[in-house]
Amino acid sequence: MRTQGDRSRARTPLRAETVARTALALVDSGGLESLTMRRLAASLEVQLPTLYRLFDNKQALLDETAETLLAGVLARADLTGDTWEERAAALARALRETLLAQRDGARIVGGTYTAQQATLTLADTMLAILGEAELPPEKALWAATTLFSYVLGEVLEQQGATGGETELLAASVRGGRYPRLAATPWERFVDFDARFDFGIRVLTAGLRAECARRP
Amino acid sequence: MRTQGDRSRARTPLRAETVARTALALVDSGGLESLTMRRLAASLEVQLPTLYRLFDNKQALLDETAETLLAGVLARADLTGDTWEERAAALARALRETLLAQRDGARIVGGTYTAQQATLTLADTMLAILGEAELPPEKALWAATTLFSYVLGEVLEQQGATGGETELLAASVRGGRYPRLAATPWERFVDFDARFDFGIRVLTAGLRAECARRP
DNA sequence: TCACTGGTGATAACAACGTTAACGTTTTTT
DNA sequence: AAAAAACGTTAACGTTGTTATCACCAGTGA
Repeated sequence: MRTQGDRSRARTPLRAETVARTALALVDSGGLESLTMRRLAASLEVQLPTLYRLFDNKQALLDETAETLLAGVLARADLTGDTWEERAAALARALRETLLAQRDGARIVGGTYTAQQATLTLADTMLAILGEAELPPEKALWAATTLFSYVLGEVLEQQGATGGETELLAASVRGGRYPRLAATPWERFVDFDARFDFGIRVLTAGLRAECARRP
Repeated sequence: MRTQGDRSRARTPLRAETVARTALALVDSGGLESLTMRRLAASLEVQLPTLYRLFDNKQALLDETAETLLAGVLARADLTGDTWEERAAALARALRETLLAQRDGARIVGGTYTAQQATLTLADTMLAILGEAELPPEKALWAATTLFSYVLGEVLEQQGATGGETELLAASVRGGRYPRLAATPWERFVDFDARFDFGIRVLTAGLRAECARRP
């Protein structure tokens, strides 16, 4: 007869970050809706209630998961640009790439409102960069959230646009109404990289103009 | 003994839009997680499977709900401004106000990827406005999605920031690390209206600069 | 007049989900 | 050595999205 301890003794204690990483892998393979506490426990070879010792509920688990994801942004960013415009753009780009590299990445971080290390470090870094522009502190803060909001919204839309739906959209556009939509070249609409470059260029140009408002 | 027909005969057929509006009311009172098919059916005084005759699944219901929500944007927008900058800003503001007026509004439309009437009409209208700037068509399209992505991201963050969590964030910021975050006046951070005005001003200024790039 | 057909709604059930209570076992602390 | 804390397990509860099956009604063609 085998007691319970035989299995638990052999395993090193489960850490929250391990759980978060496994959760990310699970989302990567099956999408966010496939992330259930049961599957996560099975993937960790652990019983279900063990997860509830580490996290109060699923939302807390998702918060930690978002945090783990965002922790990779700074490592990805090359902040050696000469001007603050280049460096702000580089950080925004790193955030985008991090979100894109993880399936449903934007939904994961968009659905949580974390005040944890990685999030705050990211904001602080952007503030440091924007501080070099001569914006007053409150405007620098607004500029940072503007950039982040834009990146999140853009990636959210890109990751939501799975193949089948864009075809349906293309068909609707060709359908007669929406003349201006139909007049624009379709393949450019789904060129998300070019779109993002455009958006970042617009935002940095706008910020530069804002700097000049009150010198 | 009462038969089933006694009730069904007395009621006018259930329409999809009625369901969507009731869903919005339900979300308004209890948040998005409180929107369940059972509660929705009960709120409509209808049995559960009736909903599945109108919608293939819950996602389809959410798509229709998002569509219904977005249908109100154009009615809210005052597009009589003189310049294209004013009118684009007015449309962006109307979108924001519509999303803010509905609890979890940003999550509703952000979680769906609809190619339906209201969404496309909105995009087409923005394109018509931006067409007055002398942007080439592909840039006008990118500009429209940039504006919409920004608005969505911003409202998403605002609606995600419920009271208790901002206090937790404020405590973290005061905690020592994150010097630049701590240096900015806190009450301005949560002044979402001013933040949004700033963001729209930056975006329109950037778009104006983009117009000048190749005259 | 009648059987038929398509749309509408009801009853009941299924599998899967998040969450919790209660209980052992190991490890650390006193 | 005793007490307490930390960790993991078994079992279950109430809800959720979804479906199969059946009952009723209105309109159609013979």
